[in-house]
Amino acid sequence: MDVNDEIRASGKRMTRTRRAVLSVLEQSQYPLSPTELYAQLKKHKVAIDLVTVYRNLVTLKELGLVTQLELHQEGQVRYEMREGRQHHHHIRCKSCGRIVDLLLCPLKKLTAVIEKETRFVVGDHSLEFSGWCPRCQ
Amino acid sequence: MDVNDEIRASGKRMTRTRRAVLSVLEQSQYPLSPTELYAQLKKHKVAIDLVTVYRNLVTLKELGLVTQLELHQEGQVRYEMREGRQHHHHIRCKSCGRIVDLLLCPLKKLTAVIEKETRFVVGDHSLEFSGWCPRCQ
DNA sequence: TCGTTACTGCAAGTGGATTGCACTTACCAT
DNA sequence: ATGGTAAGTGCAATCCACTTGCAGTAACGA
Ligand SMILES: [Mn+2]
Ligand SMILES: [Mn+2]
Ligand SMILES: [Zn+2]
Ligand SMILES: [Zn+2]
Repeated sequence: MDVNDEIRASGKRMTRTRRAVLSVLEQSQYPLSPTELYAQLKKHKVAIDLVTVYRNLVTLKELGLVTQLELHQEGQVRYEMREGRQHHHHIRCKSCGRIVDLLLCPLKKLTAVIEKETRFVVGDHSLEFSGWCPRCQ
Repeated sequence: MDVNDEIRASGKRMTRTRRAVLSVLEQSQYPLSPTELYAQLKKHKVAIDLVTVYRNLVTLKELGLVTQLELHQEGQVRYEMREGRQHHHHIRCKSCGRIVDLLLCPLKKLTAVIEKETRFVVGDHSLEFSGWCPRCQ
């Protein structure tokens, strides 16, 4: 079941703008903020409103097709396609803002410890590193 | 050197409002958002502007007297006193919003691995768990 | 006590994100 | 293929956390 089918199967529709949003996300090498995505769409001459970008991102997130990252140092949110890639985290350069995947999650084992210690039922976690990338050192 | 001295030593002044902000933070069992802190101050009949709360928090953070948490799921920031307590992380209840300390950091060992893999120089990290607390399960 | 300058309050401004509503369009049933 | 319905869109307004400008206030060292 590809992205198109996923959308249709949920009762959503595949529209001109939704296709364009997905296309930009699929081609991006790094997670995009709504504003960046909007700028990309303008560059590709796609007539779309920023609100529509936001609403599509919400929908795609609800469908589990994109992941929302909260790189809160930035005061904005970013999205990346979920397809294929597994759960992972990111590191962000404090100087140039570059964001790189960390293909690991060291926290799976920790959940049991936390649940025992706090009596919470652990759901999600967010983890983000920041530092200086090779170019900016 | 206590909090008062730290402030004075840096050329800052110990004002009525700053004392009040510190007092509320010191008595809180959990990290406070600027708005919550402001509400607490009102309850204690402290005449203060929300802007002054914000500015004091910035100052106290710069002095290293408070730690700013970025529990980004909330869309707001929280502060807690730093005094004594060491680096740690938090878990937040998705239902009632309660925030609890996790007295551990599993990431120190990981820094070397990440630096080797990404060639970044790692600075900070932020880590936050969410789930359901005992009462909300 | 006085003068410097950190600090405060009030008002306005920013920027990311959300909401209301009328209009449009995808797409399923006929 | 067509038409009806409900999802989706654009535009404007709004929200909300947070910041900035500035004139007036007050901390505190000389
Ligand atoms: Mn990624
Ligand atoms: Mn804490
Ligand atoms: Zn993880
Ligand atoms: Zn840590």
